[in-house]
Amino acid sequence: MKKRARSTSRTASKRLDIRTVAQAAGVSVATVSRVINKVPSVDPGLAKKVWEAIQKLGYVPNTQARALVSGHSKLLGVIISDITNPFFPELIQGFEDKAVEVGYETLIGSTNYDLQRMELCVQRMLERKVEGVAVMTFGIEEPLLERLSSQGIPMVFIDLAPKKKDISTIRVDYQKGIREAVQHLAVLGHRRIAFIAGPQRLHSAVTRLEAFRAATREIGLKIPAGSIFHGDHTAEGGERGVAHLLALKERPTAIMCSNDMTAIGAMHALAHAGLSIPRDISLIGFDDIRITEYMLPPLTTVRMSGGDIAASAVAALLDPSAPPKEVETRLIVRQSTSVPAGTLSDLHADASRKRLSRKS
Amino acid sequence: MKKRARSTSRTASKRLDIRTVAQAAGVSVATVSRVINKVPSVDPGLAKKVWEAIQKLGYVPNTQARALVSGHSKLLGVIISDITNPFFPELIQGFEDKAVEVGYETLIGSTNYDLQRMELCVQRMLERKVEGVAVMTFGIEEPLLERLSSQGIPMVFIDLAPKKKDISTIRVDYQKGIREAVQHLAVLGHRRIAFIAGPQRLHSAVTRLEAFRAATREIGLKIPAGSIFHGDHTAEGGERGVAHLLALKERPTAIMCSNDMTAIGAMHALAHAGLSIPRDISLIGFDDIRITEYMLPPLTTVRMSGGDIAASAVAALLDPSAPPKEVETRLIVRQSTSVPAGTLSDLHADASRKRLSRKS
DNA sequence: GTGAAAGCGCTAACAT
DNA sequence: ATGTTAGCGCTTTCAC
Repeated sequence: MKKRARSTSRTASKRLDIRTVAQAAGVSVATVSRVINKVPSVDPGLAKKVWEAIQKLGYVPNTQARALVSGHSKLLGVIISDITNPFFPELIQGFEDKAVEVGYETLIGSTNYDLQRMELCVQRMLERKVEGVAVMTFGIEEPLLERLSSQGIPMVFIDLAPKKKDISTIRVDYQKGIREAVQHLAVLGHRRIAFIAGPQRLHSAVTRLEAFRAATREIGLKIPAGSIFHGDHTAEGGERGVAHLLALKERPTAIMCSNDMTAIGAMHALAHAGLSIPRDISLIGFDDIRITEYMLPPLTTVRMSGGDIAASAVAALLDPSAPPKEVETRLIVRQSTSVPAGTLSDLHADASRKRLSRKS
Repeated sequence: MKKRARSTSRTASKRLDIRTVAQAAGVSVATVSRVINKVPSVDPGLAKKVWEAIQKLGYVPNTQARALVSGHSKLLGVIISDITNPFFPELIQGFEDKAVEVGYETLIGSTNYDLQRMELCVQRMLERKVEGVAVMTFGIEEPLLERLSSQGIPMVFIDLAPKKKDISTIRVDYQKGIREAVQHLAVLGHRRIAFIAGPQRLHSAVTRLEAFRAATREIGLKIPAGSIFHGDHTAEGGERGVAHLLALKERPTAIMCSNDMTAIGAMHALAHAGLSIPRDISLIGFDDIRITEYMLPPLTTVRMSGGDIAASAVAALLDPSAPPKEVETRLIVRQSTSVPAGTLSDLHADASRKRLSRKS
């Protein structure tokens, strides 16, 4: 016997839905719905009564029901590869802040670089009827991507742009920050600059490397093949990169890294090799994650704001036709860079740096 | 004109719902539903046909509709204070992994220590009809808490246990790890051990401080009032703590911190003061967030597994009656601790430590 | 074992 | 401006 005594409304008590409110306020459910959705045509007096009833009863509208009938889930998905990479939390926070601001909820899926988990993620997003997905990871496998795009769900990627409709791309101007970094090193006197890159399958990593190549070429610096090491955007990769670079006949005097985690691994390896930063070797990271400020020495790095990217992503998802804003990057100079060892001005520079850092 | 020509099913094409599948498989919607939900009583032959139809059409069940009728949203909420504290991502990842494993989705709300945002969080969770909320932040204001608990939504807290039904608590055995840390320092010869605590309103911070007091008392160590500094679980707090402690007449030879971010701030401040860790002063953190391993020197810390906590939280939410498992903590010795400066064995220990770290 | 049909709580025509 | 009512896509009795 399912038929609840909806008509015999005298016994109303247990369920707290829009009807209960309507009854308490002495109006119809339609009016309550209008009040909740702030439809302007409702009489202010009635609206007030409705709000009071809502307040008194502690009524909360059921999102599931609203979504079902309206067709809007008010849900946005983000797919990332590895939440423990400190760049992602900052991105997620930005995304979530922005999403909440425009009345959306965020569904997070982390793939952990696992294809099967990615598949599960896509399935979950589909089932929840997300209204858009930000793919902040490399290599979403085409067939999966297809599933989303065939439903006409807007998507946004970083850098990489599978050219389909409903798919937009957030362009990041890597060139600017990386150019600043290279020129910063060049001005200090560095000529042998190495680069520890990210995974080659990751588009954004490839682009960073290209930006580095372009920036060095621009100022006439030759980068021998051995000076480019392919890491994987983890600290371990940075350690391996340093091991490789230190074994070179011509050791670099400065190392740039494709992301901060790599640079942190590199710092670690350099310290273990008995090398001091920046006296013996200069180091620059990329991302400007929070922690870099607290490394010893504080890391000079290229800032790419996770918040900016997130805001662009949300905007792109909500209005896929709008031209996406380009995200800027810029150099943040801290204390992991200085003149190369053996430079004339070395003694002086080093001494003044020390004075500086002992201050505070 | 809303009335879609559902009866004139010849024109079926656009909408892809359970009816489409039923029709394609030549069964009723009820059967499709049963197949999807793996009700055992369905004929295997029919089930196969249904799965094929699902596959062929690319059908994805609508979670909203299922939730609406079944009353189960399959949604779990987590409320945290600050996602940029590296401890939380690890916790969230654990939570999410566990939740997905049991077929749930995770809704994340970060309050950023802001009451208004907390309010919004609670409202969102209520609207989405979450089936449980893990509150991983201090001081959820009572009235808000009330809103959740009055709906009979299970909640789980860390440490702090507002004694109500439907509310469970994850007990963390802070004592064990902190005791190990204190004894580790004592064995090395430290007698003046300071503590940089967390915010006093945060129950877990208070408990950590108490554990420290108990552990020192146990071995007969007197901790003067000035040796306890109240920070705020941020790096900035750690810096302030060090500034305070270094100004003491009797400087501590070792500092323990209420969390790793505090310890990282402390390292920073100590370096700026020209003090070397662990030669001049030993340092111990708490949490064992990923990055500690890569600090210079790698930080000795007390591990509290975010994954364990998350798993316990999910379990507690799904079965609030089950007795929650206690989460263990334990000391991870790295290289930020050694004998106090001036100790007889100092020279030797220091030298051997250096040899060690130059290895690799 | 399978199908028919009644709603889950809400929004949006449509009618008034 | 407000009320009436038909579904949104699904699960779940109930009858067969």
